[in-house]
Order: sequence, then structure tokens, then C-alpha cells
Amino acid sequence: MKQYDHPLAQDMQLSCLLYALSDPFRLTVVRKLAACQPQPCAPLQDGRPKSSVSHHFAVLRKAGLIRTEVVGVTHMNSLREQELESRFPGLLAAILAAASVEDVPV
Amino acid sequence: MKQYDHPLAQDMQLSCLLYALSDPFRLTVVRKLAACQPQPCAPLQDGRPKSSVSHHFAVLRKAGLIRTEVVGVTHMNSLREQELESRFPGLLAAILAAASVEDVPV
DNA sequence: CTGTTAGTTCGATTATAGTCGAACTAACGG
DNA sequence: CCGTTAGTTCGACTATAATCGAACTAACAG
Repeated sequence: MKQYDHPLAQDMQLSCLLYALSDPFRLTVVRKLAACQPQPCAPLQDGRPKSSVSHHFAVLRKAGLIRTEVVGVTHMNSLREQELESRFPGLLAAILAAASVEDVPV
Repeated sequence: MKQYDHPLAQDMQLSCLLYALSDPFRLTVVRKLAACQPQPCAPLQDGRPKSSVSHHFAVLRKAGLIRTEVVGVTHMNSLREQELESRFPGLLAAILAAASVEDVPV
């Protein structure tokens, strides 16, 4: 059973987090996960080809934003909220709040 | 006297802000401005050619992070803290706090 | 074993960004 | 007017990232 690399909280880099979240599609994924987790990739695809979605999930994983666990056939994704909070207190909450301030609904 | 375009607070986009701040050089500029403003570009150059620095300042300006005012020969830059706060409350503070948590000093 | 599902990996293409030197410009001092 | 300073703009090059189809893989159902 294949598993994924997830950086340690202490190795998360602010620039990588901000970069990962600066893409509207990836930010939307994070918002949806914040609202409902864990979730597999499929319902978050939003009409894109699987290879593109997989790429975006990999960026989120490498930044440390999400954790992906293989559960049977699906790969369940969840936000690493506590670890993010321990590394950068208040950051994720502030960004999610900013995202909900923007006109676009989740 | 040449002036610059600065987006209105209501037109600032989260993805542009995060993108602008995801570059370590630009984040450093913002941190230095937060510590001491207004400042001209020159002391923030950090050994780069002027054209590169000018490019990074333009990115920060277009995102809405900084305001540049022409004052005589120099261009004075300041953080648009209040406008950012009105658009995305707590966001800039959280990112600056996260930056100071990272090992690198200003 | 076969088929299916969910997602990854590969490879090619395209688009976007960063970098830098060189030429330019606006404001000032003398 | 001339030189200097501070920063922009231009254009070329390079590097990084997004996109997508196609082939692949792991886990499960039957």
C-alpha cells in the first residue's frame, strides 16, 4: 500500500504555504476540506482532468497543508489543522477567514 | 510627476496577495516595511539589480500590499495596513507573525 | 483472474514569472 | 544646462509551473 510523504510541522515553510494557497483551485480545495473532512479527491475535481487534480493535491501535500491517507481504493484528504496551528498559529484561520470575505462562496 | 496605480481595497484579491507574499524576497520587503516605513526602494535592494527590485515592487503594488509615493527623487513605499485590514481583517498580521515564527530573522 | 475505481506518473506543450543589462525618465543640486 | 540619483521600462533569456492525454498501479468486488 503506497503512502505519501508529508513534511514535519517544523519543516513547513511559509513561502510554500502561501504559494500553494495562491492558486484559486487549491484554495477552494482547502476551503472545502475545512468545511468537510476527510474527503477523497474525486468530489473536489470540479471538472478537471485527473492528472491536473493530482498535481494540485501534490502541491498542497508538499506544502504541508493536507494529509492524504490511502483507505482502500480512495485516498482520503484532510487538513493538517493542528500541525499548521502549532507551526504558524492563527495563519490558516486568517486565510480561511479572508477567503470567506471574498465574494466567492465555497 | 509620474504616479502609480494602486488597486482599491475592495478590489484586492486574496490569491494575488498570497502569491505576492509567497516570494521570499517580497515577503522580506514587506516585513522590513512593517518594521520601518515609509522607505525608499534602495535600502531594500539586498544586492539585486535595480530592474529586478523594481519588478518585485510592482508585484507588491499590484497586489495592493504597498503604496508608492513619489517624493522628490525617491519613491517612498509604505504598507497599506489599514486598507488591507479593512479588506481582509487579521490577514496581514497573521502572515507577519508567521514570518517571524520562521527561523529567519528580519 | 477480470473488471472497475481512484488516483498517480510520465512526457510533451504551453503559459507565466524571475533575472539581468541597457536605455530611459523625472526631480533635484550646482 | 549638466550631472547625479532613484527608479522604471524594454527586451531577451531562462526557469518554473499549469495543463492534459495516455499509460500505469493498488485495492477491491465478483
